[in-house]
Amino acid sequence: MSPDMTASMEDYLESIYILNERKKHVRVKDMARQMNVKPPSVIEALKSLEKKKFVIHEPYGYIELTEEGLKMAKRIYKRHKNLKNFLSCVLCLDERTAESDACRIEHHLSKETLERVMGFMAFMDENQGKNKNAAMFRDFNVYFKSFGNR
Amino acid sequence: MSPDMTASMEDYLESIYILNERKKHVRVKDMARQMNVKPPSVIEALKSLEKKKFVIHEPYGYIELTEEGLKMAKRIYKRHKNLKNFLSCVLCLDERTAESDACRIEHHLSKETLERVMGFMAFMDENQGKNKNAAMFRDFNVYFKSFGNR
DNA sequence: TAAATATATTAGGCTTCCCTAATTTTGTCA
DNA sequence: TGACAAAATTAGGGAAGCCTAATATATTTA
Repeated sequence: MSPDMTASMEDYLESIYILNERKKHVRVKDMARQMNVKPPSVIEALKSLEKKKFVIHEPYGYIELTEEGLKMAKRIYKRHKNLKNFLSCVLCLDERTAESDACRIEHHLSKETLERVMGFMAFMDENQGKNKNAAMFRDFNVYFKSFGNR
Repeated sequence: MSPDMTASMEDYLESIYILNERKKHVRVKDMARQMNVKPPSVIEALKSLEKKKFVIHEPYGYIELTEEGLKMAKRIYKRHKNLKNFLSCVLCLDERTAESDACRIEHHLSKETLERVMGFMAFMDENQGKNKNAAMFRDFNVYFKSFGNR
């Protein structure tokens, strides 16, 4: 994504974005809970994100995304969503598994592959209404179910 | 996989296995080249793998897998291969991209998802001969190509 | 408003995984 | 076989990410 954004920093950034959707203000405590880390780890991450100009955070205050940070976070979030949908759609995974797996691999896919995933989802959308490919997915589903889905 | 196998250690183990297929003897130098790291990193990894009883390596000697190590390496390798095939098959990725992406995400997928990937590949194998689903994949391919494949 | 509680921050430490530079061992060949 | 080259190893260090314990600030409440 950005040259010097690590997987971990992407996660922290995404977490701010997601929390912002739900609550008016984002706090260290919230991020810590969501990311499953302790507050000092959040502080450390925030410092790094501030240095990169993605986040504004005055000591003891709320956490905000800069314009750049928001743009980046949206891209990361979209990527995440697409990946999750792809997994749950193609592999018939339940929501929870698709979610957590998407979370772990989203940072590690090439631009190329991500484009294909997006393309695949677009393809699915375009063709779902027309009921094309329905037979194939029915077959997949039956097959998956047969060896222990859910 | 194994509780205390990191992604990195899995890669080192896999690399020994792959090199063993090609050459009679595996050396530090070979691993370093293949893994794109410097020799001291290999040495360090080998020590860790020895402690886990996956590798036997007497100083300045060749590198060998234990029985356990071989079992583990085979599992890792199979997982890798399946993932690679899945990516290249479903997303119509070229070999190189499928290979390197598989490499990066193989450590991060849940048991559940890996089972599905394996299942998907089995499904494909079973149905390829019967020429089921052919229309769907043709469609995918056309679609992918249309927005800039290769 | 003062004490108690909650939250945030700092300090310092640990592990993993990589590195460079220096040293040791092994292998080669004149 | 002795010198040189190649390979392996050790020593030591750095970045990333996490942690706990201690401290500072903010918020709540009696």
